[in-house]
Amino acid sequence: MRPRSDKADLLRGTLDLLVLRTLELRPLHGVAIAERIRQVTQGTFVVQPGSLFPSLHRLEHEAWIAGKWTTNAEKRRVKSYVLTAAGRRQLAAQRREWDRIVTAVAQVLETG
Amino acid sequence: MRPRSDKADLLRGTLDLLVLRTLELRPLHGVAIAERIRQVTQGTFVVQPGSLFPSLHRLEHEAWIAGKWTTNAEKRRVKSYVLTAAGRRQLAAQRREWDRIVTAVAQVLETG
DNA sequence: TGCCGCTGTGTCGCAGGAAGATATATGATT
DNA sequence: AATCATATATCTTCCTGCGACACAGCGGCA
Repeated sequence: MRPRSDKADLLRGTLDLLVLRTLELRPLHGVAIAERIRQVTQGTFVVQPGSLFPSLHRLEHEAWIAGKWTTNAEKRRVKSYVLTAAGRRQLAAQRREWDRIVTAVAQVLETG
Repeated sequence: MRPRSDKADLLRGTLDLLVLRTLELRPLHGVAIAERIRQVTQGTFVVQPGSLFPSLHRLEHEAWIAGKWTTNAEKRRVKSYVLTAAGRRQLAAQRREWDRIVTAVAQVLETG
């Protein structure tokens, strides 16, 4: 039993979409991506390390993002990711898919 | 590679919501529930037997729905399900949760 | 110099659920 | 009876998010 909290588990399959979209705005390193998602969703989505890094590796393996070791402002070693051209196309596809799903669920929820 | 089709895989966790909502309108047996979801979503969601029956058993085990063996118009033996009072509360909760998720994803997708 | 502590990355095992394949029962049809 | 269609059920596989943990690198500080 997980301690009570208002945080929702991510839906299976939405994380990659969120990561791609976050990187569309600007390159970021792993932890910063999770941090931005947490902030933008006002804490609704908290991406755990055990979800974040496998997702990044998946996306990099598909060549939708590209990672490069750099150093951040505090001179710490970080792996910075950028969205690739293929990633941009994938993001567009996943956006469309998400819209389709939301529409379909709404049809079930609202059709009286 | 799946043959090209306009059907979307269900997101993990949304099926129970769809089933509860479908039974809110009126009692139905298993296959009829899947059929209605397919129709209402215009084929976007096609609930497979391997998803449908485990979901029904889950929901019945939680006492959110109640099943009863009956016969349909063609005198075939079918298991008809009705939404319970607890199921109604659960449906309301899952609706709220779905709204939270849709809102959060929208925040990520639209925050520039 | 050596010990912390913090941050960022990585990995392992587990849990849960959707899907496909398959099985079984039963009534209808021929 | 043999076949076909419908409805339910189950089994296995696959995927993916999560918690726990490990570990590396760097700064601070006694």
